[in-house]
Amino acid sequence: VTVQERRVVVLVRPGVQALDVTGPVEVFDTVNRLLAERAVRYRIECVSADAPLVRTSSGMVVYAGPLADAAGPIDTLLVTGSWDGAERPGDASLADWVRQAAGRSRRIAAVSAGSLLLAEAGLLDGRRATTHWAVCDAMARRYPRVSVDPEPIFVRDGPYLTSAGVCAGIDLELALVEADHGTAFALDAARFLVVFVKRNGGQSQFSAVLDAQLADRAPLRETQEWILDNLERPLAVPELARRANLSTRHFSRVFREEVGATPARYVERMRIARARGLLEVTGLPMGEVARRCGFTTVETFLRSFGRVLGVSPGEYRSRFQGCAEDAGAAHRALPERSLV
DNA sequence: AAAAGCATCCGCCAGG
DNA sequence: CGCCTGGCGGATGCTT
Repeated sequence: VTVQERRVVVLVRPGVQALDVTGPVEVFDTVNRLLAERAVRYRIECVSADAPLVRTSSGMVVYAGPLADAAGPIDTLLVTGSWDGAERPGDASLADWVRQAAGRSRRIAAVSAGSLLLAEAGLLDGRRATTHWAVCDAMARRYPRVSVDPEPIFVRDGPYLTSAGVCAGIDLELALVEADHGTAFALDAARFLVVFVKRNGGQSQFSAVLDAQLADRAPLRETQEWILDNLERPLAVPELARRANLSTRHFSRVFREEVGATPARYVERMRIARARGLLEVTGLPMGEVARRCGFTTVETFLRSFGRVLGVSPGEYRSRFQGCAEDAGAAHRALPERSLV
């Protein structure tokens, strides 16, 4: 049997979060092991302008080859994010290298702040993309030709895939695996990885947002908590404003400033968060899940879920359910009042 | 599946 | 004056 190798080149930059590198690499490595009997393997190569040793944000060191090692055709080019690079304009010569390497890659993926380097290279002009929520605004401002969408956990536009954060990066790799080997296999790999994913903060994208989203002003925070306690109710914006004793206009304005999301968006996110929890730890029918989270119909639930997370509820459930030994992580992701 | 209907959001202006 | 607040109307995007 001839084994076909798919070459995955991972660009590592100093200051990267180690998980941005190890997460995706582990996904491909896991797939290799699960695919032992199959005809396709991933060959993973880490390269860096700072080879051979690259210091990550935590101080852990990654061993990488020089950029020159990545010559020749590439199957998947994976650009990891550096927080240092996210703060100032990208390195021009590195952007040049990325543009050139992208030219001989079948597809190009970026994890969290790695999107900014793709944007710097001009590869995302006129395309949709996402990045880590903390640098979304900066990215949109600096690269106005890129349509930055902070909502989905990952975005695919042509050969370019960008993801929102570490965990979302893993989801993104799974999407690549799905494209290569089919949905059923991707789900197998996901199930295999689930414990790993969750132990490393599988829901961190969400809880980080939650943490960041607690308002300073007491009346607003109370409204937020009330929302969490009453997710199954309609929760229209004017009603929320009335509860906070503010005019609708003023409520929306202050809420957006304090919380970082518009009221309706916030409610939607909280509903999805609860739905995720229910999908992970219960076998409730979709209609019931929808109802308990305040969605009037299953269709609204389905659309909203897909819009925010990029997967259907059913698919999400099959990925994450049955990981009972880590039910605690799922529970932690629930926006229960005790959390706040 | 498309179109009408609805909620939300935001720029704008006005009053305190 | 600068700041906070409230209401209006249109654009957008989602629901039915």
